[in-house]
Amino acid sequence: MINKEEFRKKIIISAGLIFSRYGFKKTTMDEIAKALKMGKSSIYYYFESKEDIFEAVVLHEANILRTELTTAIKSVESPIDKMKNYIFVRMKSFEKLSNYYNAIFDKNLDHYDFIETIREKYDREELAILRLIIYHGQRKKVFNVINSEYTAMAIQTTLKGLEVPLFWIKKEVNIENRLDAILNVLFYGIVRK
Amino acid sequence: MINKEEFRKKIIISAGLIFSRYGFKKTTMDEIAKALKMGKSSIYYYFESKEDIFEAVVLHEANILRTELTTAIKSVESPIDKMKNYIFVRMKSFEKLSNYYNAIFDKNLDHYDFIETIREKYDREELAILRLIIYHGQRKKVFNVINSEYTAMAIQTTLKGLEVPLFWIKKEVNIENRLDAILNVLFYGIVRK
DNA sequence: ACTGCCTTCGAACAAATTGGTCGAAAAATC
DNA sequence: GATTTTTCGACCAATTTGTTCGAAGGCAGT
Repeated sequence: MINKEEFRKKIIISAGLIFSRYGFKKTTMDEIAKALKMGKSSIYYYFESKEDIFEAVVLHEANILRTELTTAIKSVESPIDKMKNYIFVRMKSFEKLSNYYNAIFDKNLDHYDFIETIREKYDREELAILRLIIYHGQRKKVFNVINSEYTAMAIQTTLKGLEVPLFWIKKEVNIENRLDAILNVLFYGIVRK
Repeated sequence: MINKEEFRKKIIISAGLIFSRYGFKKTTMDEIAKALKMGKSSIYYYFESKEDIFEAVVLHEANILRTELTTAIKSVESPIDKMKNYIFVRMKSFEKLSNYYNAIFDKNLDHYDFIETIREKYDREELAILRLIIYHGQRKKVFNVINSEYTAMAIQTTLKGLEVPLFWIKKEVNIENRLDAILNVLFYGIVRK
């Protein structure tokens, strides 16, 4: 009644909830299996390894985020609003992603090469989107940047820099205020006056 | 420059952060030690065991909660407001406590007897506070209950019942709305009309 | 320099946990 | 009822984990 591919997705979503809560290392195959009410070994019929599941989960999350970003960008016209929306959606996903990437950032935990690989792939995609927004802003003569490639990288670096401490600071500080602060800093050097 | 007792408190607070995030089982002595920049074995100079630390952490949290509850109750006069404040503060601590008690409620994880013991002690304390609020309400002729002991237990059961699913439902539902719903249900049988 | 005390540490270990395998049973499909 | 798809429990090797222990560092007083 439900094919293999659909069941894989079911696993991805279920495992995603656990990974997002505990990170890669602290999530066990047993937990993933029990959450799906299956035996541990049954999971291996659908995925080769724990890393395999994790990769699928992250790619799935990246897809969702990409869709959210795309619609958020398309929903407005002005380059400033596009950039604003982009950063906003991206920031909202920080917390979630931070949990996934837990294994990387938390110095207490081990370092996993394969996670870095996934991340690099994701970063390159993000860079492409940022570049497009900047191109658009240049054409509309709203942005004033010398090298759009480096500018995109600079923005990405800023966002990534926020990502890590964001994981640790108090959650009471609301996202709108943080967003304003970031936009102010970021736009001061970008927007043509 | 810093005595033993103070350092114990330092450990309690630091370990508390980790326990509250990962629960008892998923928290390792190594993590606690590294967070304090010490060797794992050094911790054993201050505490006998991991369970020992956990107990200290929970008791510390319970103390904080007790203080919060007491001031919240004292800050208002009417029994209804007292009960309202009590439930409000208690609910806000649910999430935190749920994480600690993770090991109990999460069916995927094992069952720890010693946590139950700590919990029972805490529950008895809570019951006493509830009883006092009810007495006060009766004296002021605001509450209309037959047996204050059993009523306190009934309220406690309601709160505890909420605790578990609260851990799982979406966090977007805001606490004020939930509070209203609970108060409506709870007060319907208690408040004299 | 010596003594005694408080504190930290690394090495070591037994027990438990973990990701993963395999063959057989069970369920579904033909 | 034969064949394919899916699930499962038993099992394993490797790693992790809580805990112990003796040595040693640091420090105060003598």
